Amino acid sequence: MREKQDQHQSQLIINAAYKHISQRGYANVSLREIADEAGVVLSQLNYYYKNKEGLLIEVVRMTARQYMVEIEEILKRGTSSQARMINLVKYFQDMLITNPNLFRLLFDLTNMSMWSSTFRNLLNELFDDLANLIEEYVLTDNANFVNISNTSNKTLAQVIFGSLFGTSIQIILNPENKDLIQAMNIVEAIYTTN
Amino acid sequence: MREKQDQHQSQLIINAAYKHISQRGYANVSLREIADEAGVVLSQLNYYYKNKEGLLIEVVRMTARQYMVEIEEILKRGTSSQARMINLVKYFQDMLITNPNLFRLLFDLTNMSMWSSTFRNLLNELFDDLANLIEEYVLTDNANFVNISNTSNKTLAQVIFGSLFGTSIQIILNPENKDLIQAMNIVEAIYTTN
DNA sequence: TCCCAGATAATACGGATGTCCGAATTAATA
DNA sequence: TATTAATTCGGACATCCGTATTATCTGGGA
Repeated sequence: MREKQDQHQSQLIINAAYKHISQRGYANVSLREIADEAGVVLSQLNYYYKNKEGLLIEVVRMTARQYMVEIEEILKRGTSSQARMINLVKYFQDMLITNPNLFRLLFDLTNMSMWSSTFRNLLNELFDDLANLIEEYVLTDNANFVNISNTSNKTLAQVIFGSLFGTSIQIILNPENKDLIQAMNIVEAIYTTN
Repeated sequence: MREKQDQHQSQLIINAAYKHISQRGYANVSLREIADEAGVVLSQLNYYYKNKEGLLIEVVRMTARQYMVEIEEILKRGTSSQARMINLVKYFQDMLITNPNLFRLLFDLTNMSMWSSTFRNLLNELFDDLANLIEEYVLTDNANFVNISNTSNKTLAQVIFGSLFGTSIQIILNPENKDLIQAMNIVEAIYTTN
């Protein structure tokens, strides 16, 4: 009886929402557009997710879950902390090219977090998880990393992530700048002693 | 005859716009609120700046002009490239505490640049100017900085700026994390050989 | 003094948007 | 099969917002 591959409307909505939001930004997408894309009636969005806000939250949650395990798998493949750091940077570089929309969504959420405490809490969870991964898999061997004025590993992980994050934004904003993608390697080399 | 300190309405509007936009975000501020804050009638905003977009552009232009000279002065005070790098990081750290709204405006503009080419062009000018400053004042002595796989100075400057940028976002989103502000020093130490 | 351009003011328009509600339909349960 | 709950649907509501239009005022030059 179901129309599209037996997928539930709730899932169709999420997929459509991700597609449009990550492509054109949360503020620039209307619920009607998402509903149309999903092949669903407008009121169903409220039925399943109550709010536009609630819809985005669910989109982010699902997306985060998916990529967090992917990142962890990538990290696990490295045999040394240094190798894992290299893997991480490579993953960023790949994703920047093959899946820029994922970054757009992340940046969009980050921006909204400045004005909304709801989104800020959501993002902080996400950032924490990411920093924890870096701390756990990359900063295991302290001797291999810069250590300045007794900065904790968690804080160091945040700076590493921040460096990748800030560079990524510039790349998204200027995709033709291939040099910059290459230059992300610097971040990797910087935080490891060789 | 003028009401407030003989200031022109056009300037009152800019000031009010900066205040509200940097505090609550461009998308969350209506022209009516800006007009009220400025003590001016709504239609005056269109009279002077035509668009909401045009208003933001002017706000950004004025703000950028102001702080760009400030940054250049800060940089000039350093006697070595390393000292200038330290000054730059210190400036970021100070501003993050005393003037977070400035960063909010910058991040907001950055986000909108993902969806609007008008804003993207504006921001690219700004980023270029910043990176040029770093290149000119900080990366003068190549021997003092990491040099990996023949990365150009301009690109290196972009990565440095990106690192500061990405770390700043986390601080804005989490101001009580004093450790992270401190840890920005890492960026400075990282890019200089000591 | 008259006139006109620039500045200020008041209001209206058109459209888009998120949200809500009641009815119709389908599925589940007993 | 009868009853109830869950889902789907269609439409409307209320509000807000950016923009445009028109009128009023002000001041300075001919």
